[in-house]
Amino acid sequence: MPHRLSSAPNRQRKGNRSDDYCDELKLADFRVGVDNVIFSVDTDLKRLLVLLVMRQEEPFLGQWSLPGTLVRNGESLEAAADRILAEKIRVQNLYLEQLYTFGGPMRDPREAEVSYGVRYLSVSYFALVRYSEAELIADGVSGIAWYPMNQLPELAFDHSKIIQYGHCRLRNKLEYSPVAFEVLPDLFTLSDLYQLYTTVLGEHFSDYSNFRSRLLKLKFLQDTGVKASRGAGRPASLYKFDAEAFEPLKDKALVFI
Amino acid sequence: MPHRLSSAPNRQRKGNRSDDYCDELKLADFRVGVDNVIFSVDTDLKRLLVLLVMRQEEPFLGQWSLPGTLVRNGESLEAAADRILAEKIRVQNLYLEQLYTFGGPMRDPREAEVSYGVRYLSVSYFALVRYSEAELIADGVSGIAWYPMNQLPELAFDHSKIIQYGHCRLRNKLEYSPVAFEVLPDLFTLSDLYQLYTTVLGEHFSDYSNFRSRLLKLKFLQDTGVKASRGAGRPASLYKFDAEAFEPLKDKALVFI
DNA sequence: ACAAAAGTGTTTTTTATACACCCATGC
DNA sequence: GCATGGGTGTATAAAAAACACTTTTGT
Repeated sequence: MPHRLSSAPNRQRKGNRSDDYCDELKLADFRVGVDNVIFSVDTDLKRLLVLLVMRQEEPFLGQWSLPGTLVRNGESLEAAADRILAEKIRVQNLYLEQLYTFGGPMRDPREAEVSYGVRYLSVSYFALVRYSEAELIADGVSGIAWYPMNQLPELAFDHSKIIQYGHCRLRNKLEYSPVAFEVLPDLFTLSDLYQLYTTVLGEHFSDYSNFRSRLLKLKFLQDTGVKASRGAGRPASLYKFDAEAFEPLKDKALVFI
Repeated sequence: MPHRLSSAPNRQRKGNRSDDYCDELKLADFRVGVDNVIFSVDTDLKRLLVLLVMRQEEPFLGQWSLPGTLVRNGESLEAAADRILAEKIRVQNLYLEQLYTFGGPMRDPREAEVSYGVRYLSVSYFALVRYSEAELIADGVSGIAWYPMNQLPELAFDHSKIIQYGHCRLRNKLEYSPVAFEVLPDLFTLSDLYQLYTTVLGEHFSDYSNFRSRLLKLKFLQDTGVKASRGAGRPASLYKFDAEAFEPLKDKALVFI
């Protein structure tokens, strides 16, 4: 989210009270929240999914939102992201990285209640988990569900914006980094990999044959020789990702598309 | 800064006091700081520079650090980034974007003074300014200086890490986005552009002739016909960046290198 | 036998890379 | 006139894109 400006910084004035200037110079007190954009890919139905939870409290009670939490004493941002994730979902593999920090004043309606009260800041994290093994944790009352990216409901706060930003990051990650293997089984077929890519990037990025030969030429996918038969059709070879062989390529751009 | 994990989240315990558990569940109080990694490119000396300021107070008094500030009441993160930038430097053009949020507990020694006091969180911003027109604002006492990226002094806090991260982002930005034009004069020669690229990316990314023909083929650089004579040698054509013509390319990867 | 899925190969087009060379100016 | 920086072109190699075809399975 770049930004251009050519003049002076723009102060946001909030009213006409006489102590305004003083208040502006005061440091803001912050609560820091962590919001997770958790993606998974349902390759069978060819859908990219985001995990949403129903809010159990005000503000936005009863609306869908990203799973989030406020950061506790002694807890790192990433630990908070891990915690909220572990509360909602059980997974063996995941990829997690920081996304963006949203912190304009008044992005959280709780700030309005007391005019110079605490500010709420959201550090968003982006996660990718394996759909097949992900178990949602239903704690009785709470609504929790995978929503397809193209059928998102109305969301609390600025969470729609956060998801769009996360979606963007996911697509980029797939193009130049081996995230896919974090979320695929240890042994996978090249079609598994291809389907994951087409589901996220769309069908138009490359045809299977070219995708296949490009990746194999890079030499970091090892053919285990083991065959996997899935219903009709010729059985596919199971491959594994060779992290060591990938090392030298990790700074190169555009390895995947 | 990606992160992998396959087990449960890791809580950081801080001691053996009996109310530990309670404290952990308490929400942390945050001060939010903004730190700017401000780059500029000295094409004459072929150096990439970062703006550093000498700290005037504890902690790290007398050490070099990134220009930073704590966020005030009613001020957005970006406004804080703008403010601190405007306090240190006068520029007509700049590119500014958010970099990363560093927020582990104990990254700021001020947190240690009172064991369960406020936490300090740093939202870093990344800026690129035009070197030739940038005027540093010396407010008497304060030390402020451009440091070449390859001769950085020891820095306060985790600021070295933040700069490395910023450097990484700058190189990527140059490769796939038109940041360079934010920081070049409206009219520039192709050598100006090329020198900016070689200074940041190194000499090895492409030779001038190929760089030139690749960019011109993309049709978003308009030859104004005006010639610029700079000492000896054939006068160069002045070009301008055509933002409209660039539009369709803005999502494409690797337009520049 | 044949449909379905996997895997191979070939052709064409585009892009990258490494150069060699010509052009316009100041001194 | 020649050094200096600007600009053009060409030959070769590599990569991307399109698509035809073969192989191996289940039914």
